[in-house]
Amino acid sequence: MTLRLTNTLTRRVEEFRPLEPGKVSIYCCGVTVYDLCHLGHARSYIAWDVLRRYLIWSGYAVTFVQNYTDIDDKILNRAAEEGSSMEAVSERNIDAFVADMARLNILPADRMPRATRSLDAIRALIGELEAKGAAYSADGDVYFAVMKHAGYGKLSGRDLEQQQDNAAGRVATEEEARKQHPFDFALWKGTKPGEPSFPSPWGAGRPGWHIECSAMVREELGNTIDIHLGGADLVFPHHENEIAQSEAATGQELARYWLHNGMVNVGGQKMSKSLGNFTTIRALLDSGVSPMTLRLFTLQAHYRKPLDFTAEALEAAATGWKGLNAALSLVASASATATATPPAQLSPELAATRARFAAAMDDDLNTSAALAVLFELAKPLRSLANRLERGDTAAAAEATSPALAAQGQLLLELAGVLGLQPETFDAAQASESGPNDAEIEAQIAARQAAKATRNFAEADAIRAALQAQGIELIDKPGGLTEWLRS
RNA sequence: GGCGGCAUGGCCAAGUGGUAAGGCAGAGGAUUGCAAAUCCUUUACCCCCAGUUCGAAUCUGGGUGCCGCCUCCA
Repeated sequence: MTLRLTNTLTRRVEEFRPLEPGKVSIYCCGVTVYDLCHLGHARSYIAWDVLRRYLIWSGYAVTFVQNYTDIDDKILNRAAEEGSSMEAVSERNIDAFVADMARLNILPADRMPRATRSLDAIRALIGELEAKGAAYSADGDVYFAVMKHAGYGKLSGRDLEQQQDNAAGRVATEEEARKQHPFDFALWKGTKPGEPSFPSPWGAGRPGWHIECSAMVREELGNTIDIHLGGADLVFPHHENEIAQSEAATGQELARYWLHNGMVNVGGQKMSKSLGNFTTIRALLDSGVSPMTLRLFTLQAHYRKPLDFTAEALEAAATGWKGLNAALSLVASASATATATPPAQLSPELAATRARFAAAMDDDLNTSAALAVLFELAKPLRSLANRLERGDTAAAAEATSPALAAQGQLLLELAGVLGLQPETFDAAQASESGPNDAEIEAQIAARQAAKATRNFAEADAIRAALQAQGIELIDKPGGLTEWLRS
């Protein structure tokens, strides 16, 4: 089996064949750094992280480039609001982006170009387009002429004649007057008072959004790349325009495969900054939702489908992750202490399981089916982990079984392909608020004393009080009580 | 108005012709002072209508509902 991916360009599921055997070049549209990232971004970048990890696991050498759009109206507006500068807003949000992605265990891109550092490439590209007659300047702006480019609309399947001009009602009329065609878009915007600007042959100004990506793709990866990634909301106009610009300039295909992820919805509506219905990644993680829970939550659905964000679904993912994590943690700790060495070769059963995982992933990244394989592998390990905790001697013997060790190692490996890794509770972070360990232990001792005298009312009251502070008690056989912050 | 997509059990969600994965919740059981946690067992004819077929959630036609995009957007 080979990897098959849904290509927006052809609207079909196609076998993936890289330009160069064994190598994959990927460009992923990054964020405009005017604010913190929300769950929509998390979903998108988790999906692409999984694609990347799977390609690497499959043996490809992957070059992954993701940009930052660090000059844009929204960044300037934000800077004006807070009385700072474009650079300050951008830097702060780039730092936040890096931190958020790291928490979600998303591999950093190999290179992360920024629009403001790619101006030479941008100006060069605009110059080429102008020389070829694909662009024209008007009052300090430079526009791309969509009617001059045959094939405009091929990605989004649009016929310009049938589109409602300005259907969203967001176009500034003064800009409209300078365009030859309503769908022409700015490559270069003439400077405005009080805004940062950069010199160019067309006068001082700044680049348009679409040209940034075309220029950065070419500068970082060349004229034609294997895979171009982005959210479904970027298909039109952003990616359509990117294709038009790049292909008009080079005469070569920009990207062979275009992949788009579905939106995260809230109450049936797309989560977006402009609608204000968003939850930021850090707000969610800081509220106690674990990064792996969020990963599991997004990977349970297919990447192309819309994903409805609800508290209930997230809670289900959290419980699901708890079980998977129990198995993974057991394997991780067992590997650390090396109680059993897995056989060098996989058993036929495990090899088949591994093949089913790969088949699921090959099928347009069917992570939902791949997760089912993980849960299946985890089941006996979860069971073992629990029996070990209960002091089951038979379980201790089983734990040293090479066959089980092999199963554990396979689980760890496949979970890693999905970016899922064992998660341990961060006691240091949580103890910043609430009772400290000694206080908790004292309460537990008091409860033990109450139980010893069969004063269950008192014992339950202590348990409830701790529960209210987020401390969960787990009674073990033999009168032992463990606790954890939940 | 145009383009694209979706509709599977209480919730989330796989499954593209051969008799419904998985997760969560629920139910029963084990365990427990009672719980929690954990373990075991268990729960669906797939939006509607018509058609193709020996056989359809899966293909065709029609209908209904919902979502995304049509120059802010992952």
